[in-house]
Amino acid sequence: MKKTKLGEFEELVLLTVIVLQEEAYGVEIKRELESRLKNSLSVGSIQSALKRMEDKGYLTSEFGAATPKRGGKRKKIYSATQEAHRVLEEIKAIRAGLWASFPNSFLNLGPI
Amino acid sequence: MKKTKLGEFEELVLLTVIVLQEEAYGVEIKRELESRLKNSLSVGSIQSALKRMEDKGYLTSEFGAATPKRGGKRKKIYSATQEAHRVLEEIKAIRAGLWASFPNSFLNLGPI
DNA sequence: ATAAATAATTTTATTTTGTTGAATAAATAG
DNA sequence: CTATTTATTCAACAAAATAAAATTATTTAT
Repeated sequence: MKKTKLGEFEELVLLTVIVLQEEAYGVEIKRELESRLKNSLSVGSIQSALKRMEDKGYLTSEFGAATPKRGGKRKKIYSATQEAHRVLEEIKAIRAGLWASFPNSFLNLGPI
Repeated sequence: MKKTKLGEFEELVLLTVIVLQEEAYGVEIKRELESRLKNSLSVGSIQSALKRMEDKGYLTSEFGAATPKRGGKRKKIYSATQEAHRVLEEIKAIRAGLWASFPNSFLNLGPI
């Protein structure tokens, strides 16, 4: 479990894992994030982010039910660790602080 | 002006440039961001982020006053372009959407 | 039982970002 | 003119992001 900080893309993948709960597996994460970003992502980019975050201790994984209803390889379901939640809050607070310090000339309405 | 997306660190540097306004130059950006992140950064990391964002059209720069009060090389003052503001708002909205979609089990108070 | 279709993950290679540390430059003070 | 201060630039390397292709596993149809 080596430790480095979270990258930009990793952060988005991590947030998506939390949002998707029991449905948080590679292909579905890709779909969800593509729809939010409104542009397409490669499978590999998601998978490598997931793998790295598992190495860093931000995610754990287990294989889904052995006999799903419709064809295909079994899903690898991810979930975020406590540490992941902690670093997400941390970076959120730092960004919020920066936005809150914007000069008045840039009006700054609503949540980040 | 080649175009790629903003990295995580680049985004923080960009936000800091906006916050610092007329004082947005390498060394000062470093100080400000170090204080917000509560850890130290190298000069080069800031400079390379600035240079890359200038190439991407998110920043413009000009040299500061030719005769500063106290010794040293002239400052290179950066400012964010309209496009920079646009992408910042965009990624902010995407993250806000993700946080807003968190399952109820994770209470989610205050702005991001 | 085999082949085709489907659903996923894994692998490999390349480009872009991030990080570090040392070198260089310009201005002022003495 | 030399030392000091304040800054930027450069070069080399590590990590993350992206893309495309390969592989694996399961279901459905014949």
